Amino acid sequence: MPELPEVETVRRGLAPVVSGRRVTALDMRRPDLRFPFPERFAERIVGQEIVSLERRAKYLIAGLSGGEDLVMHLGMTGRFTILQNGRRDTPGDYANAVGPVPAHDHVVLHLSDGTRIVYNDPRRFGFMIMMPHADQSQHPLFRGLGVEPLGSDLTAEYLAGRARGKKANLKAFLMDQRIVAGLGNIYVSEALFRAGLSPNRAARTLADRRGAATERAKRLVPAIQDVLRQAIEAGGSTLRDYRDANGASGAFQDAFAVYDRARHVCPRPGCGGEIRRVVHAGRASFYCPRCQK
DNA sequence: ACTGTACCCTGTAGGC
DNA sequence: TGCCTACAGGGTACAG
Repeated sequence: MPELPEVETVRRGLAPVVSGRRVTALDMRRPDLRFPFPERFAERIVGQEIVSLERRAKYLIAGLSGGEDLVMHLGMTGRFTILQNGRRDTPGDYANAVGPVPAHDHVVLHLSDGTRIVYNDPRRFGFMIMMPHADQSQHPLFRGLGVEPLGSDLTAEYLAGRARGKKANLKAFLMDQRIVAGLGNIYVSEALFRAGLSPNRAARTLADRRGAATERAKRLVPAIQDVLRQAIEAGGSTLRDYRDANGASGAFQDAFAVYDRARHVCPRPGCGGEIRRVVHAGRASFYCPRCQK
């Protein structure tokens, strides 16, 4: 669920609350999420100061004063919630241990100012791992990642170079985290609509015979960057589970042109086409066959 | 080297 | 009302 804009929104909500705070306790309500929790997880975190909270692709990275990083992924349904002053709107009160623990609250991070950060994840596709900060770029999780789409590394020439000779379709190409890191099912569909490119088109057509970027690649870069920037500005997209760290929904779902809009009329003025749903690699794709070639 | 499928897990929506 | 199926923001392990 959470793609780059959602993870970035969570990061921005959490960062001011956790930065400079010390972890005073860690509760684990089960032994694992998608992976087992790190060895001696609590001992490695408790007593450390959280010095930074960064994002790479869809990963959140908390830098700890002891030199290790806590790397977190939200999977499909992961959610961080900030609890201040022992108050909580759902049943269960962590401060007083009153009432049942809410379903799927798997991890609670207690901070030195009394704030607690709760990690909730019904499907448990998310995970938390620890790694030395110095090893980050060489860690298997990060080593093969593609460029950050909002950085200066995403260029038409880069896309053309990676797409050259690939007969896979554009949908799969852009979903591949080794190419562009942080895009997911929603924003690939939306970016392709903005670029006027069909998800069915072969990726190699982003490059010409010499490997130079085509007009298509040049349209794709701003389409990706604009949709991500606008989504971040809107606080991400809430379809079902997603909430930011303060419990607020995103608003960008109201701006979807095609995602989850099968059989609706294309929003481009004068088009009148009908949005289609197709499946690529087991994931739904949405596009307007008239606008996207 | 690619590509497509199955799977991890839970909740929900829709058809009957 | 209830049962059953399909599907959901992600990523990985396979088989072909």
